[in-house]
Amino acid sequence: MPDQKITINDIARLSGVSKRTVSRVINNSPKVGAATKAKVTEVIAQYNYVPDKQARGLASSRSYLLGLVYDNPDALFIDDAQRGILSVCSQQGYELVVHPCRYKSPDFQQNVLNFVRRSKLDGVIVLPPASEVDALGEVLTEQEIPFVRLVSGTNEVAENFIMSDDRAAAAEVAQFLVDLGHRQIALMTGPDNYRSSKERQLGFIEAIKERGLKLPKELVVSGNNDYHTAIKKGLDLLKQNPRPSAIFCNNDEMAAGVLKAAHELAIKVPEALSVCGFDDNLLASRIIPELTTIKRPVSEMGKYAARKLIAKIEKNNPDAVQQKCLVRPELVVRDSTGLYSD
Amino acid sequence: MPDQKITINDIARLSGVSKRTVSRVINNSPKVGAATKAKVTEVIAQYNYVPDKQARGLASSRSYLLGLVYDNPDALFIDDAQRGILSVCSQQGYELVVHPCRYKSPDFQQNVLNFVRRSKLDGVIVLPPASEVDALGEVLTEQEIPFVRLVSGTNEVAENFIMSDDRAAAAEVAQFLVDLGHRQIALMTGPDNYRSSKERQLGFIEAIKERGLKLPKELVVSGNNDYHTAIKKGLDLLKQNPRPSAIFCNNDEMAAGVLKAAHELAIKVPEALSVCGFDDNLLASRIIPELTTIKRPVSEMGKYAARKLIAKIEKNNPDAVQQKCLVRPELVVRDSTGLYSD
DNA sequence: TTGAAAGCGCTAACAA
DNA sequence: TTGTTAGCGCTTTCAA
Repeated sequence: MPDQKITINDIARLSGVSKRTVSRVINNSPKVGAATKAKVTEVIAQYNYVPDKQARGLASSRSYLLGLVYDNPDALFIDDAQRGILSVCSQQGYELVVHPCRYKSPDFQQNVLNFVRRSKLDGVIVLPPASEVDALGEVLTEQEIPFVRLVSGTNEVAENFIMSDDRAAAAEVAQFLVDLGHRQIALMTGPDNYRSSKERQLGFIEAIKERGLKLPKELVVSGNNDYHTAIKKGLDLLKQNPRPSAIFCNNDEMAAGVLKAAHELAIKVPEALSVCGFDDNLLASRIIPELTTIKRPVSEMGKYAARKLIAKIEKNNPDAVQQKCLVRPELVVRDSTGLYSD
Repeated sequence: MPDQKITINDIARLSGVSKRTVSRVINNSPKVGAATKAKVTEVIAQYNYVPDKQARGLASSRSYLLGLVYDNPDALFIDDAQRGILSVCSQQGYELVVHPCRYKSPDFQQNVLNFVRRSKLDGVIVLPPASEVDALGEVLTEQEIPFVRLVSGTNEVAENFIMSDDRAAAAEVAQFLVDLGHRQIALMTGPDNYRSSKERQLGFIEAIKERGLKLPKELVVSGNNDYHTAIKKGLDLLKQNPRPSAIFCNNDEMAAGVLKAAHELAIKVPEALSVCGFDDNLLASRIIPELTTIKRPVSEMGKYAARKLIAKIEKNNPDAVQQKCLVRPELVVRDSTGLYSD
């Protein structure tokens, strides 16, 4: 059982140095003699001493607390990201404070600023779609609050972003469906204002056209990532004549909605219709038929974000700050897609 | 834009009182004259002053940080609980630090203790199944760390628990299935060591027997809340002759597995088989057929937990500490259950 | 490379 | 009811 009450003073006394020197050892200052350092380190270990975060924070205006800002209905995404972030945090001595919020609210930026200020957070990680609000990035930069944003894209400032190449992934879906023989391929987009929707849409459309196919207006339906809306739009789409033989949905929720619509119309999947989602949600592998979809390495992105953010905070690793972090989501083929058959 | 640097000293000076008095106002001390209090409050508001948490913490050995301890694969449950807790936290001036862990690990208690100690957390909320580890409760009590545990049960110490009457809910399922005319009703249990499994099992079996039915061994299969295992066990169960006409699963994941098994055997749900889950996961309303299940008011439980925990920490509301918090999950009838037909 | 002293912003005794 | 004086445990000037 560790003693709860030992302080830097005890360690200083016990190792026969000044408390300033102990402080240097704790903070890995290079200006400590090897012998001194060894001695102090030993005593620290022996007494299981842990520096007090509040005191450190008060003295150095740091908190060793990171904030996680999000406004995402997808609990699974958040949980994944959170776990990735935490795996890095805990080994680096940081804790994670969570903060769901409303990114569409007029006081969004102020709300996040208050959050940071309340607990003197050392920095924040922002998840999509809240991460897509550029105004927040500007405010944080202005206030010199370190931050990292997770977004869909490939060409953001390396210092502030962890990127996911959703465009390439969506292109891969297009190619996959074309290779299966589909020619009438529909797209159900996500909310217009989401970067992720735009990237996926662009990648998909581009790839379709590159392969000499067309994507007429009636095959592009605008969804909003919502299940129930997707059912309705899916029904409309599938009642068209001729109807598409494959549909790519901006997320798994909507793919589930389309599956539901197909079921209502007694259209068999994948025999008569191929459906592809995006996310690889829990849903994707539980639904019947299991969903072909795109899996983003969310937990990895969380790890990258935490590493970059900590590097920004501690300013001791410029390479990690400047390194471009771009992940490539991958296609997971399951049972909701199949060869085109007439 | 609020000024970032005003301290208690500024407020004291500006309102013409001592800093001690400002402190009293901040902490709602009763020993402040009404006029003084009004004046100070006004100045605080005017300058948008926010007391420094670290300094407060250092001086009072408090942190205004609550911890959330969990080891639960169900991200949706965690997210729900988290949102409930946060809604109370934020309005009471607390932040929430998250801590996933392994409750089966031999150093689980020590791990949680370290977590609390590292950031001087004021208290912790423990989610099931980690919350079911009594040894953790004992250690926390011993170390005088305020905590609240969320569990399935009805008769726990009110001070330390938020309870969910899973037993009654499971009994309701049994009654519901019997009322639909089912006589051969099977049960797929959860992990043996979970309180939630035990409670649900007890409630279900009791209710079945009360209605004069039997639950022979071959109709009770031991699951582990896992989807893939449930498929396998579901196949075994459904290949029996005679086979059950209804199955109650300990959670939605397993109900989804049973649905999958039924699908593989071409058994129609709900025409030839009724399936009922527990949780009301995202899954439940996305799967085809939509799942009849039990919905726990998880977010509400989170709110109760946060209120109770803060009351314990602040010791200013004994009633809230002693109040028994027992919630009753409710049956949500959807499409996976139907009248028994021969 | 090391140490002494002065705070960080707040609360907790103790007086008044 | 209010103010004065010490710290909480650490880091950061500065000097040695």
